[in-house]
Amino acid sequence: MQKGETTPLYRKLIDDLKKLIEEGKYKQGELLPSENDLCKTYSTTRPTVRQALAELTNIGLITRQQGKGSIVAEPRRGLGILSVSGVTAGVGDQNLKTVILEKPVKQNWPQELLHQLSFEEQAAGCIFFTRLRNINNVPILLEETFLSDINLPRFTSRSLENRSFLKVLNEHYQVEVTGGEQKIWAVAADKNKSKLLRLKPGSPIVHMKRKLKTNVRDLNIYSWLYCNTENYYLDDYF
Amino acid sequence: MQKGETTPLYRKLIDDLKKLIEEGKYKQGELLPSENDLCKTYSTTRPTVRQALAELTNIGLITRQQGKGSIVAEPRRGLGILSVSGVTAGVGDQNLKTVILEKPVKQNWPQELLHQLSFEEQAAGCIFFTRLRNINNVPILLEETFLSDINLPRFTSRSLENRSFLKVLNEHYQVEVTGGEQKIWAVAADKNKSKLLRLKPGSPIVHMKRKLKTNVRDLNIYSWLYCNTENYYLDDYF
DNA sequence: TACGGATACATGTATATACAACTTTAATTT
DNA sequence: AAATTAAAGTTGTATATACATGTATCCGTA
Repeated sequence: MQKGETTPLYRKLIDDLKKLIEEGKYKQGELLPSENDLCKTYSTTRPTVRQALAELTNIGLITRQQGKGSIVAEPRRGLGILSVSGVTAGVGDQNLKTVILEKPVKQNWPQELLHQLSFEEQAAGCIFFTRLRNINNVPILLEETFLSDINLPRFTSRSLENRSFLKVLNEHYQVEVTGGEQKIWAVAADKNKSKLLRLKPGSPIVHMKRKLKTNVRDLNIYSWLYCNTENYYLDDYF
Repeated sequence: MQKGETTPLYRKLIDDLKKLIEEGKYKQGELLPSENDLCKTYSTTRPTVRQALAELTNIGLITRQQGKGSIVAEPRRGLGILSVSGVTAGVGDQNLKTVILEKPVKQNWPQELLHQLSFEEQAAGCIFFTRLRNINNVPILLEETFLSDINLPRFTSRSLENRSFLKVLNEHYQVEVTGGEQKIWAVAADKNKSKLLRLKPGSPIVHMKRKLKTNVRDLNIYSWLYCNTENYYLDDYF
């Protein structure tokens, strides 16, 4: 973890406050300690404290208001994480099940990615897997995922069942999504897709090709999605 | 324009540099003047200059490298700006035309926004307008936009024809999009939409409801989109 | 009781400065 | 000529301070 011997003070402040917010010590709508309080606690000065608070503002954890203070913002889902929501009611974890149709394997890159691969990505090869998300035992979202095999030891043997793939990447490999790009169509379901998603052939489904960029060089996540949106919709934060 | 009499110096620096980059004075990959140079030019000190450069880094206009300088980043489309691209070829500006179907007017908020409005948003009232984007004179994207009427003097009388709505907001009111949320469906085109988009009734179209958050308190942009994706797709960066 | 103003406290903007760490270039040595 | 070293220039981190501006509170006065 130690990259340059020491971590800057403002970095420590960020990490501490982040942790306290995520742990619920400071809840949504509440105020963080004032800049001057933090100065005393950390034996530092306002510019340093402000550098930390500015960063927390940037990542959306707090908002700031002159004369009032630093307000904990509403919790936000991770960048570019797609979720499926019900049109009428929310979708809880209990009735959501993810099934791996094809386990992660090394294979060649597909042709129709619609994105230009870097040399390093091509050289590293491609990990591929397919998942199907079910809500109340009804298949809703078919997802084909491709990513470059860079700095991901033993990835193909990890279990993605019942775990968020992006969470695994983050916890085991410190990978974070920093941005992305997606292309969206509406298409009529073909025979294969309509069977998998239990729809009448010709039903409108959402098709997406997305590229998620990460903090790791040349590690991008490409995925092709097909979603039955008759009773649910795709939900997307950025 | 003048909200509090004076604009801060660091703000002026941001605007100046932004303009120079967008005008091509500083091109992609090139270095901006060093912090010390900027200090001399603007008769100020490094913390102030750094505040401006930090902002430019945040909005992705530059990257910074210790020991080297501020590097102009590759041009990126604005956050949350939807563009429409051809499946086979790119869509240039020349064959893209935006038509205002309904000019901006004050009206009541609609019911089915799918987002909870803040008290201030409700109180301020709603500006509404409808646009239709055409590519090669074929209507592709129908867009209904709602936003709260907060600090936007004379907005309803501004022309949005042939101009990016978000660009107008940015240039005249210093509004920047900081994040957002979108819900996506595929639906079959009803009679009205199929007529507007020149499709056979029942054709699959993409329907989105999006919320764009801005740097201005309680100013959010809500829009409902309907897109013909037979020959084009929606392109989205985050 | 209700209003108005003083006050305390919060963040916003800005100056001035110092040293650390990294990059590039130039000078020196081998 | 090549490798090493030194120097200059750049951004990164941090301290110390001052005043401006927005918010909330309390208290005295009408």
